[in-house]
Amino acid sequence: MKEHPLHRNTKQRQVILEELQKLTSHPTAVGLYRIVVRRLPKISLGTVYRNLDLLTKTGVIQKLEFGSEEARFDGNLTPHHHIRCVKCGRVDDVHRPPLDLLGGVKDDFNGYHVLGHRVEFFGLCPKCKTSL
Amino acid sequence: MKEHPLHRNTKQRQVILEELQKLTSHPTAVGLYRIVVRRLPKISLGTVYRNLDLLTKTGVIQKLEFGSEEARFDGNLTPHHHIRCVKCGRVDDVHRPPLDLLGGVKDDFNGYHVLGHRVEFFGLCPKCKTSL
DNA sequence: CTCATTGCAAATGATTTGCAAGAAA
DNA sequence: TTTCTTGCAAATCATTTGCAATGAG
Repeated sequence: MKEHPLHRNTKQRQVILEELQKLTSHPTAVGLYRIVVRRLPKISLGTVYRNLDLLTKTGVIQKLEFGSEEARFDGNLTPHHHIRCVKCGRVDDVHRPPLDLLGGVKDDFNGYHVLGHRVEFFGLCPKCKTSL
Repeated sequence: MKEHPLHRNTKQRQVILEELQKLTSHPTAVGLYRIVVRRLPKISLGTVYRNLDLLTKTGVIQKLEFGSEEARFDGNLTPHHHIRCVKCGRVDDVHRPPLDLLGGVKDDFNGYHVLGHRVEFFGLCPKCKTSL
């Protein structure tokens, strides 16, 4: 757990982070809420959203966004790519070394100051590819 | 313009496609609506959304989605990457040969049947990188 | 004629926010 | 205490949808 002087260490925050880090699936805010509410029956969905947002901004977790789908969260900060099932929305880690596409061209690219890039794969997950 | 037996060639559809293909900026639905409404004062935003959706599904244009930002549309179907300004949201084409990251591994990747991948760059556009 | 399409307005749905009560430090 | 957080509910906001009227083929 991180200790930021301005952020208080609440039970809700602890449990949210703890449960997220326990998972390898990449839950949506609602999905994580459903898990956390088992330990903290009074917690609200708004609190989950607020904490996921704060944890993302402080760099403790990462937010995964795929087009217009619901955002998903990942407690693993190690650089890695993701693959998303176009049928059920499931997201998995890709077990391959992440690619560095910026070979050399770090600073000026199309007149832009390049800050980074993202690679995402999509396809049919093990379950969905059979049940067609 | 495509002619699908089930799709009618309306003035609205024509103008929407025509104006989109004229642009190299990648407008949002509202942005394109503002342009189209100059030629068709009675058109509704809903019609723009419906046509952009239909044109995307029939493969005439492509929809670009960046995280939770508004979707943007591109009349250019040639495979290419995009770079997005994290400050103003502007999106530009990347003038470099698109990458094929799936070298060999086409069919089974993490147990998934891989359908494709997306690469997106982000940074500060020419205007925003100076005005900091 | 038929039925895809439109304009309009209301509905969605994920995410955000205002506010008063509650709890870290 | 101080002020960050929470729970709750209402508000956002891009996008979607229902419906009766319109128009393409």
